Amino acid sequence: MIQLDQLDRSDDRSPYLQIAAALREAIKLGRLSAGDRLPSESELTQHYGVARMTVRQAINELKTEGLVTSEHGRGVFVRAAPVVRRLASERFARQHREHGKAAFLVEAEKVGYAAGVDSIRVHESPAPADAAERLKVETGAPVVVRERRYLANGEPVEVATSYIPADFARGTAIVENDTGPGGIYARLEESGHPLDRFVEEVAARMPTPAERRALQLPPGVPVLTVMRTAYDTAGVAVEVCDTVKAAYAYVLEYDVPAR
Amino acid sequence: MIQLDQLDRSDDRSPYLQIAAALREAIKLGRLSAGDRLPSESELTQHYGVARMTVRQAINELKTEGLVTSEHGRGVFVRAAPVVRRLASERFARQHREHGKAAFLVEAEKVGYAAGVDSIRVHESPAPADAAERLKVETGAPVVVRERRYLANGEPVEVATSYIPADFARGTAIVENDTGPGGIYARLEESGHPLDRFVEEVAARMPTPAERRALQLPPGVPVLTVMRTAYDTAGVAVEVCDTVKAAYAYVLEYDVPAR
DNA sequence: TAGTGGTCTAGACCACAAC
DNA sequence: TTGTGGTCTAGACCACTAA
Repeated sequence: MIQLDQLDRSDDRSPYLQIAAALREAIKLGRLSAGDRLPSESELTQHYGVARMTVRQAINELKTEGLVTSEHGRGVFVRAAPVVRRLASERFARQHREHGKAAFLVEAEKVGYAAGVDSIRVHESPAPADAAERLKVETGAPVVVRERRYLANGEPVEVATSYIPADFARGTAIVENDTGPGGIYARLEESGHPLDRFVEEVAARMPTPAERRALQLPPGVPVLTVMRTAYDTAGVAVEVCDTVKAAYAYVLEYDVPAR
Repeated sequence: MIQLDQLDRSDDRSPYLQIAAALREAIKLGRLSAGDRLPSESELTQHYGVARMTVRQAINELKTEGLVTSEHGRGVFVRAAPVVRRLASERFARQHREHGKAAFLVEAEKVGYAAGVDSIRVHESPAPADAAERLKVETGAPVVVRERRYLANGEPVEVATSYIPADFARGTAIVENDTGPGGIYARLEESGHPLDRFVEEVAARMPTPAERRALQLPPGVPVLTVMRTAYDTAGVAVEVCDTVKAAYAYVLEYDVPAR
């Protein structure tokens, strides 16, 4: 077992915080590195002379910070430093669409990981309020809904739901499982909606239990949400895409003119 | 006490998850609304016929999701739905600088809250690696470091640290506590560095304990980080600003041209 | 002072993983 | 089978809040 100081009775922090700090320190100093197993709960209870619940509380702190992740029956492990993915603003450049590449694949190619998509569901249904507001249609107006999950190196990293007004989608490959080269945006441009700009609204929060499952997130790991609205050159909102990303896997990059 | 179902022995979820789900449901349905106190631990213990630790585990779930917040000696409360603040890309428009407004005040004015700044610390020191990389200077090169904390309606919502190469800052108000009208960017523009563009790198993670204190974050609440690099019209990086924002208080909005 | 949540103990049984 | 973490019990003492 790695070297850990004893509890300091004169320290005004409670034992569980001291234990958490000691383990955090060991990780930061590299005495425990990514993928390493922490000392087991019973080892820690013996070492510190405390009850098991006290040790568990300390470990829970580290889980909440996203530093470690526990695996039932195996142990508690230092979380791997994630390979972050930068999404430059150019990921939506028309040039890529013309070359038949969807945005997610453009990113994957640049950063060098195996990209995948699964759980594609396409259906027509009434627009939910948040999408309707951005599309400037009535809540409940018919929209084509496309749901899918993106994988990087086989791991789920993002779930996305697109809403396209039914008028713009009917009769195009947008209602098919496979939207063809260049994806939704290429089909919209072909059918009389050349794209002009996107507005992205970025926020972060803790995942819902359903999102935690879909993204296979350990507890205590936040998600980045991006609500993107696509406008054509006539200024009409033609698509809203609601994405939920595993925060550890993303850095979003934006260019802002100083004007 | 509000109406809550009993535990369902046939449910395959463990008791603490069932209790958490019941409380989450009560919040979602509005039987408990923002600011309301949850039933106390002892009430829940009696109602469900479980040990106190089981109830505490359920409440801990909700804290991790950011749904509730506990106050020692008072109770556990439904967290207020945050007043989100949208930061449009135009917040860095030169026009505002010319009118003497700093970016944070421009936002505040638009959304209508009382803005404030405190804990301003200004000093010159060696550039840390991440800032140096973006400023294209050697790690350890002299930079002026400005640290401050932003408040909205008296609550801390953001901590920011700016790094400006010492050559650009010396002899200007950038090294003063009060940078004057229009802030750092106005001073840079006056001293021969008209600004051209910013690059923002956005990510989310759990806060460090120090950040949790500075932003007065309850446990389980993530932060949004924005690393902004400012370039002048010559393409020179003139400032890097590292900000950590309480995630619940922000929605960042970006304009992305389709090109 | 009474009631609240924060921390802790010393056990127990269970499910899961690895040997 | 052994060791791991997951869940739970039935207590205890403490610090904080409000009446």
